[in-house]
Amino acid sequence: MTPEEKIKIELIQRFGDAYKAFGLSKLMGHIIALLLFSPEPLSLDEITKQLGRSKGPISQIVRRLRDKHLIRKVWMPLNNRKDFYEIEPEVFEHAFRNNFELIKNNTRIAKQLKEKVKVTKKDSLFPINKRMQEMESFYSLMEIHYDNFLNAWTKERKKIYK
Amino acid sequence: MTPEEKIKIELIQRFGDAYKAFGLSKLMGHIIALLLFSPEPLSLDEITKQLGRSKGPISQIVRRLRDKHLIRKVWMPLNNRKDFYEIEPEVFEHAFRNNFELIKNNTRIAKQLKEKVKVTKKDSLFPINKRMQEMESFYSLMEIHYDNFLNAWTKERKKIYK
DNA sequence: CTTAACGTTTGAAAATTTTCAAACGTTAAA
DNA sequence: TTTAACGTTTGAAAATTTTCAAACGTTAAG
Repeated sequence: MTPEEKIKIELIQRFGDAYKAFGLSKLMGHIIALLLFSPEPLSLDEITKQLGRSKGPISQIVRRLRDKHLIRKVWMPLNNRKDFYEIEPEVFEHAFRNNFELIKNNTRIAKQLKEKVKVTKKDSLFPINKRMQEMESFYSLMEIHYDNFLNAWTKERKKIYK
Repeated sequence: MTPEEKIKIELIQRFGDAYKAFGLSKLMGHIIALLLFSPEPLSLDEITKQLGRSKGPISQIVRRLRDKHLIRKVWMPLNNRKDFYEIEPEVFEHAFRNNFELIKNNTRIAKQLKEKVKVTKKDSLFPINKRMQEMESFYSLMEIHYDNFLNAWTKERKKIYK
């Protein structure tokens, strides 16, 4: 096995595990890793072959990755028939934004539950009201810092790819 | 159904879905929601009864929640035989810290892969090296902002629970 | 117009995860 | 010392998710 292949295999494995740890499909991580590694766009067939899976799952996961803006279709004038894919230039940022949506949902839960507690006007619900208050504060503050990070990253990225 | 019960049911459902969205067990979310709602600590039996599950899974998930520092055991002098549990006072922070660990792992992956690419000294691996560089910058910067958030939250929390 | 190369969809099979009931060991109460 | 109330472990069943092969519709090439 060449050093290149060794690196590729390891990248695929690590990304598979990382994606699983985040509650996503292992195969998602594998495809992302493969496309990150590959300097040129890959066709569905190529992905299928390199990962040793059949077309079904690859087709489905690729669509989900596209929905999440982690990969994108590339126009290949030479091979017109096939769909080619590459990593979205800002993969990491998009992955982060996907996670951000989950955080925002937590804020939403807290706000909604707090409101529902409020309209019941039951003193017995005071403890949970307090908790939802805390939860809302927590995730709202988190949203601010997430935004800060995205802004800081935009600047940092410009420096890297100046 | 009383308004209290309605709120409780909704809280349990929403937390179940949210936990699942984060790639965790739905039952975890249910237990967290139940304990968030309950003003007093609950015994394993009580949790079992209220969630309509058998003892097995509850016992296992409760241990995992304890490992993650999301709930804790309470000493109940009255009922010595049973184990009682309550929400960890800083649940949200601990949940965040658990997620933080995953982020740190991403930084680690980038650093390690970058190093492995470096020692091969292959020019063909330049593109992936560049990517791993970007990945490391991204997650390192993210760690800084995560720390910022935790510091800010500590202050904010003091204001709330002054 | 016909053929063949595609990607997608689909129903069943395989793998994984969740759940349960029962068995078990431990410990407080009797 | 015996009994019974616990929480944990375990093997099997149930549910869910992943995977595959085949069928399908679409479209470019011949």
